[in-house]
Amino acid sequence: MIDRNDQVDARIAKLDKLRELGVNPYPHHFSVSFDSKYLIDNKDQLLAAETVVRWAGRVVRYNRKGKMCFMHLKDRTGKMQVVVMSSNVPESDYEVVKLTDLGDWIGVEGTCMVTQAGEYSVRATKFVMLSKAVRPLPTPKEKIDEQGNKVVFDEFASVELRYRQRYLDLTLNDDVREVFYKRSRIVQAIREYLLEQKYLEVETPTLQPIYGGANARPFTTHHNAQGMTLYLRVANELYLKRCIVGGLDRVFEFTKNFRNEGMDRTHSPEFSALEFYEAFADYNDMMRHFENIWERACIAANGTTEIETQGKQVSFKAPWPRLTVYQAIEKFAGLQVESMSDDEIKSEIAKRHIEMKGEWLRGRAILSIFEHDCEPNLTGPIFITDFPKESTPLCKGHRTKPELIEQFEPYVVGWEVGNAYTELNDPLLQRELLEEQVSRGRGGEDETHPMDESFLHSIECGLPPTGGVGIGVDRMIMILTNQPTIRDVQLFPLMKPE
RNA sequence: GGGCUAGUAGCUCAGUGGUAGAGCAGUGCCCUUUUAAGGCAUGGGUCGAAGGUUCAAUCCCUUCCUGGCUCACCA
Repeated sequence: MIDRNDQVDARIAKLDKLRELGVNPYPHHFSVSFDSKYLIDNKDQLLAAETVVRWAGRVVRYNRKGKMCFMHLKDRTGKMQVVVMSSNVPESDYEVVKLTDLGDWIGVEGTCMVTQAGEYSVRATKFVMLSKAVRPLPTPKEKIDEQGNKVVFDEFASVELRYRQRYLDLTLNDDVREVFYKRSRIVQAIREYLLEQKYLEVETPTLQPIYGGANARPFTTHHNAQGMTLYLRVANELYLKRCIVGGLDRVFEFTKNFRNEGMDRTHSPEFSALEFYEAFADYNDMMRHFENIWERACIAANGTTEIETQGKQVSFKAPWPRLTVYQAIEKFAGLQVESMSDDEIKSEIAKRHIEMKGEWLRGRAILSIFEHDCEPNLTGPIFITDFPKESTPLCKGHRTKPELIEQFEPYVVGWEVGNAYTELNDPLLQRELLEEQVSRGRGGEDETHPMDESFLHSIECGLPPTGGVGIGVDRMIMILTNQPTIRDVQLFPLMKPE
């Protein structure tokens, strides 16, 4: 049953009146010749030629003055005023004008004009109800003050309502809709770059019998027909590597990943990721792709590589600086960990009150010092390279330092925004490392992984030398659009039912 | 999970131990150049839910629900 109130009743009454007048309040189609951006960009020409235009949008301002009515319609590209004079439209159309409310979708036909107050408008000769809204929209209003600043009155601002009723947020808050336009352009820029680089776009399973590729707790679900437990993807890494084994030597995929963990400003249970893998490449090649992608994405969204975001001034001009983990620790913590004894490192850990879970491993201790002393200082953009081998079992050993691996993590505004390796392709070592991880539970962490025999089988069949990259797309969008929370870059963030 | 904080009209908010107010929106009338929609009039609320204290609760207390900020957890 529709949730009624006096305003809904009033609109439903208008709906009935429209039908009594023989007007279909929900017609099937309306031909639009121009959008508002075109109308505005071609103002002089349209005025001079008195071109007949057909245009449609949603009523966001309505001011009827007796036998004349001013309204603003908003379409995807902007908004513009429509002027309807009862003397210029059929009498029946003006009856429709009188039954129009904020939020209705309207189509008009007419020519362009400038009002006495100087506002460029469409003067309607036909006025068509395209969809009658029976629920009132919030009614923010705005004006430009003497300083030229936009002042908004009664803004639609409730965070909860904005997320739950994103359709209203998008309708009423232009800055919100701009975020999603930019999001689309960013994704497009990434895709274009990878396609230019001869990458193949592929799709891999979301429902997986065994999850893997990241240390994360999965969502579990059930396939009734097969009586089978399935997991929602936490990462697509293992499938993309299978693609490389199969000779699809440059692949990428945008995916939704699902991780059954806490939510906060930068974590959502459902988030977008991009991974790409390139045969015969190493992590140095992948760093170049990474910085190129960010540079292009930033330009696509902002028209420049220099932006202010998360309270910091950041340049995404490639190339980005590189710093090894050892160098970073020396720079920010003043420690030469490489030449320190285990006991010395233990004492530094204790000094910092860092708690180490599970079995003591030198590499994990060094990682902890890095996270504690360095991460917050990495305004970036910067690549941190050459991690201790305990960091991950999927990365290839460093070509000169046996205790390290060829991993890099890019940092921007102190956030880790990706992860990349020269991929481990020695199948026997891969098996050993995965078995070690499974048996050890990674030093007491919860997220032990089941052994993925099928993945190991594929590596055994021959993975060429490969570079791989994972990018957290939502965090990337947050940074490139300067949004404070991950929910501000997801159209419909998860909310508990009301 | 911890701390802090919020929920009052369609929206944004004010408010009080004696069952509630404003602006916009709505309704009615007037208005052919408005622009925060100009004039006059006017309807609208189980004050998030349930319990408790009290003569009396929207207000005080408890619990719950739904949010926000923050810490912790989490690549």
